[in-house]
Amino acid sequence: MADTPGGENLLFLTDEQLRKGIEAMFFAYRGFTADPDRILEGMDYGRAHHRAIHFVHRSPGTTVSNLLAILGVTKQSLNRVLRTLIEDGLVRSEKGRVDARERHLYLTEKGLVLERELSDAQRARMRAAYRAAGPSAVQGFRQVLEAMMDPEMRKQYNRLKEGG
Amino acid sequence: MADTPGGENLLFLTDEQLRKGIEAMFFAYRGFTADPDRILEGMDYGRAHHRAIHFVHRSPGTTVSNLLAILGVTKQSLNRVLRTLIEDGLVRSEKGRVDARERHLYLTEKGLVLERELSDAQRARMRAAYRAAGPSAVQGFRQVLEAMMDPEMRKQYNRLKEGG
DNA sequence: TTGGAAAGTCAACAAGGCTGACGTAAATTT
DNA sequence: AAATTTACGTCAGCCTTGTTGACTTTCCAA
Repeated sequence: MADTPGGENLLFLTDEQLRKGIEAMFFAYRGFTADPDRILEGMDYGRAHHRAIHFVHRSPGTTVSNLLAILGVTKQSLNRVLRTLIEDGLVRSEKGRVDARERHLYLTEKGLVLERELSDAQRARMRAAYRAAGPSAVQGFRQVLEAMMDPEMRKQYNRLKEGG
Repeated sequence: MADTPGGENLLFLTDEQLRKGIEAMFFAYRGFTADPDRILEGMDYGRAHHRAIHFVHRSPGTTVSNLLAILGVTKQSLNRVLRTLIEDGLVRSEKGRVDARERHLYLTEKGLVLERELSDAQRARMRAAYRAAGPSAVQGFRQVLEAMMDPEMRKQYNRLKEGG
C-alpha cells in the first residue's frame, strides 16, 4: 500500500479499480431497473413510462418542456409516452393559467397508485442495499454518482434535491 | 440526528434519502454511458456493441453462451451484434478445440483499438469522479452497487473480479 | 445410435429512441 | 397591428436493440 510522491494513496485510481467500478455500474443498473420492469411488463407500459411517472410525481405541475429537459429525450418520444398515460387516466394535463401555452402535468389517483407500486419496489431494493452497505458507504455512493453526472444533469439533480 | 432505539442511525433509510439515491442512479448512468455513446454514434455501432466488445476484451476466449449469461440478452439479439463485429473484423470467432460446438471470441487488433478508445473515455470519467469523491467514497460506492445487484449478476461480477 | 446441448439463422414484431415537417395557439417583440 | 417566437402536439418514417418462435447443423455423451 504505497503512497504516491504527492502523499495521497491513489490505488483507487488504477485502471483495474476503474474497470471494476465500470462493471459494478453495469450490473447494478440492471438490478436497479429489474423490479419496476417486472411490474410494468404485461401492462402496456415500459421503462419510459416509469420515468415519466416518477418525475411528474416528483414535481407535480411540471411542464412538458421541463420534463423534456430532465429526461433528455425528444418531445416526439415523450409525447408518445405521455399521451398513453393521459388517455389511460394516469396523468392529468392542465393548460397553464399564467401562460396558456404550457401544459402542467399531475398524476391522477390512479397514477399515484401505480407510482407507489413502482417506487415501493425500487425503494425496497435501494433500502436493502443501503442497509447492507451502511450509512458511510451510502454517502460515498452518492458522492461518486454525483461526480459522474454531466454538469447539466447535475443541475437538474440538485434542483430536484432542493425542491424536495 | 437521533439514533433509533436499536442504536443505529437510520436517517439514510428514509424514503427521501432513498429517492435521492434512485435519482442519482438515473442521472449518473446517463453520464456513465455518454462518452462511449458519443464515440459510437456515426460509426455503425451502438451501446450493445460496446458491451460485447467490453466483455470479450475482459475475458478473451469466452464462449457465446457465457457472454449471453453476462449480458442477459437473447442469443438472437447478441448474434446480430456479434455478426457485424465479426464481419467488420473487430472480433474473431474460433471453433472450440475441446468442444467444437463452442465458439471462442477474441478481439482482433482492430477490435482492441476501438476497445481502447471506448474504455479510455469511460475510464476518464470514472477517474474524475473517483478523484473528486476520494478513496473512502469509492469504497462505499462499490459496496452499495454490489448490494444492489441481483444475486445472479453479483456472481458474474465477482467471477470477473477474481479472474482479473 | 439417439437424445440433447450449443450455436446459428430466418422471420416477424415491439419499445423507444431519432429526424424532419407541419400546425396551432399564445405570448412577445417590433 | 403585424411579425416572430415559444410551447406543444402530431404525422410519417427510420434505427437500434430487445423479444418470441421455428428450424437447422454440429457434435458430445449416455
